Formats: sequence, structure tokens, C-alpha cells
Amino acid sequence: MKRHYDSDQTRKIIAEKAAQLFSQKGFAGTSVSNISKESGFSKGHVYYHFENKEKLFISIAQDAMRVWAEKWDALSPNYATAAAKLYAVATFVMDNYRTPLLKVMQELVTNPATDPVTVKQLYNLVETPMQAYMAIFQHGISTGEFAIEDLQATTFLFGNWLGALCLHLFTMDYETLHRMFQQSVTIFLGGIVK
Amino acid sequence: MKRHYDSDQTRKIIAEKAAQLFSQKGFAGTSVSNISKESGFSKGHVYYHFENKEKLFISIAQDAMRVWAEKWDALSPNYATAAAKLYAVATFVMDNYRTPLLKVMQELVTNPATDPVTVKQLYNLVETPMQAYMAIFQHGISTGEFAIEDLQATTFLFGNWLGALCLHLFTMDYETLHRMFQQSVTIFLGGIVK
DNA sequence: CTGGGAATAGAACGATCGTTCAATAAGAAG
DNA sequence: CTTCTTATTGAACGATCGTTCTATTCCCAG
Repeated sequence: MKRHYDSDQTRKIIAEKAAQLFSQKGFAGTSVSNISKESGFSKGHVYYHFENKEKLFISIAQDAMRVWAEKWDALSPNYATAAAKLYAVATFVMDNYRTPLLKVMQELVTNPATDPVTVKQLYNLVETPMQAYMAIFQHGISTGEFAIEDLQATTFLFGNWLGALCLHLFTMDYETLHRMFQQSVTIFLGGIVK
Repeated sequence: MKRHYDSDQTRKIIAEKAAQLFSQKGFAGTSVSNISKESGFSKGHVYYHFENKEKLFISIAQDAMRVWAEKWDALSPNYATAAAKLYAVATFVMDNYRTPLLKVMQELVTNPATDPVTVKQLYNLVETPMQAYMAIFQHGISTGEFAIEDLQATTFLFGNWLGALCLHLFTMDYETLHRMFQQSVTIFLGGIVK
């Protein structure tokens, strides 16, 4: 059962454009017509590849998170100390343009009209970057770099802080924002280093 | 020119309910029909009080920010040190249920379809809490409590952090979230105290 | 008690929403 | 060349969107 002509490519293009639109204008703010027009394929064809708008977003979010984790897992060992890893993950989060999707995930999770099944799937995804952060903090604790009482809370706060900065990806220039990310880590480290 | 029967009250009820809905479901996610139904007044009557949906939100945001600043200005002198003020303002932000509106403001500002005049008005409003934070940091610097190189950036980061935590107002219980707010300040202080 | 203006309701507008579906185009298989 | 399957379109659906407009209700001034 071989492929005939390239439909996977089309699906990828649609998902790509949709991800960009969702990131910029949110879930409710992005229409399927919008996605259709921007991707260059008919509205009906979007539904050939994706069951509905919610499922389309889930697919995008899952893909993004999987790629995110894979790339970070490959990059992480390059940094020795936990502190270095923290700085690195901050830059990594910033350079991964898909992280604003986290905001959209929150929008969907918060909205009572969202399908409960969708909500559950999204909740699992939020855990992905959190696990990466937690691994760093655990490493820092085990090497004696960090003094952390509540690992769970610290992880949550750090992730939250980076997530908040990502909201400015479309309104601030790279240099300025990058400095903010680095400074965030510096301040955060001040609160947890021994 | 006296009032006949109470219309100001009606306007207030509509704005109140709309604020709640915007906070929970965002700007695009909240419809005028929604606001009408929840407030108990007809859809047409919403337009009797407010020119359109955008103007309605601006009115809400302006009101909320004005009240916020007034209340904080009254409360602020009760705390002596800059550190105490930081803890206090965190709790204050959390207890003021209207701060999720900041997220909605960002949603509107980011969306290209938003009227540019609206965008400008909203940008001015974001400054309100930032000025409050900056005053605290300045106080801390002048008393020698804090060591801050970049006041502007520090203020921005602090405000951003609190804003991010506010996103969880509807999904986390008060106790847990309050602990997060306090812990945020503790960590932040660790990064800036002398 | 009556006329007038303010407050409110409700129907209706065209536009767009998310979604479905029948028709078509095009490469693969025989 | 025909047939089949897959990829893609475009029109159409009912629902809802933000907004407008025309009543109708109600209080107050005279």
C-alpha cells in the first residue's frame, strides 16, 4: 500500500499554518476559513485531514510537544551544571516558536465548552516541558547546587514564568526578549542556589 | 436632569458579568449573546449602554485598572519595607479577581484585527500595575534593600510573573495558588536583595 | 392624566462560524 | 484505456456572530 501523490505534505502544511495562526490569535480567534486561506487549501480539505478544529489543535500540540522534548533531550547533555541547563532551557524555549501554543492550550482547558476528552489530552501535554524542568531541578538538588524545599512548586513556577515570557514572542524583538529570558533565570537562580 | 429609573445599575451589572465572562473565556470566546444572557438583559440593550464589544471591554478594563490602582494606593502605606510591599502586592493582585483581564488585553493587542485606537488605549492600561510595581522596586533601591541593575526589566519580569499566575485563578484552589504567589515573591527576592 | 423622553426587549440584518457532502481531478493498478 | 482509490474542491448547511432597528414599556414633568 504505497502513497500515491503527496498528501502527507499537504497535511503538514495545513498543520504548520494552523499552528502559526493559533499561536498569534488564539483558538477562538482563529477560524477554519482562516486556516484554509492561509494554507492555500480549501476549507473542506482541512476536514479531510482533521476531524474537526479541536482535533486539529490537539494534533498540532502533540506534535509540537513531542518534537520539543526530543530536541531538548538531545541538547540537554551538552550542559554540565544544573544552572547552565536552566539558562539553556530558557533560550531553548524561546527559540522554539511553538511554545505560545501553551497559552492556547490554557484557553481551551479553561473554556467550559471544550470537550472533556480534549481537556484531558491537553492536560497531559502541559506535563511535557514541566518534566524537563523538573529533571533539571532534581539534578541541581542531587549535585548540591540547589536548595529547594518544594520541587513540585518550584518547577511549576519556573515553567509558568517562561510561559509568560513566551506571550511576548510576537510583540517584542528577539534581543530584548532574550535578555529577559536570561535575566529571569538569573533572578530565579538567586532564589534557589545554595 | 435627574435619573428616572435606574439605568446606571443596569450598566454596571452588564459590565460586571461581561468582565467575568471575558476573564474566563477570553475576548473572542465570549459573545455578546453570552453577555446578554448571563446579565439578564436583551442583546439590544447591551448596545444601548456600549457602542460595541471592543468599547465594552475597554470600559471594563479602564474601570478595573482605576479601581485596582486606587485600592492599592490606599493599602500600600501599611507596609514598611519594600520586601513586605512585594509580598502584599502579590496577594493583592491575586485577590483582585479582575486581573485575568490582563490576559484578555494581551489577546486583543496581539490580534491584527483589533482597532488600532483600541490597541493604544489598552497599552496605556497595562502600565497601571507596572507603575505600582516599579514604585516598590524604586523604594527598595532607595532604602538599600534591593540591588537592581535594570529597574525597567525587573519591573517587567515581576509583573509578568504575577500575570502568569493569575491565569490559574479559575483552575486552582485559593490556598494552593496563594502559596504559589508567596513563593514567587520569595524566589524573586532571592534574586534581587542585597 | 397626558405627552415625551429614557430604558428595555426582541426581531432581523448580513457576515461568518464550524461542519458536511456531493462532485471532480489525478495518479496507480490492471 | 479503463477502473479504482485517493486528494481536493466548492457549494451548501444550520448556527451563531456582532450589530442595527423598530417597537414597547415605564417613569417623570407639565
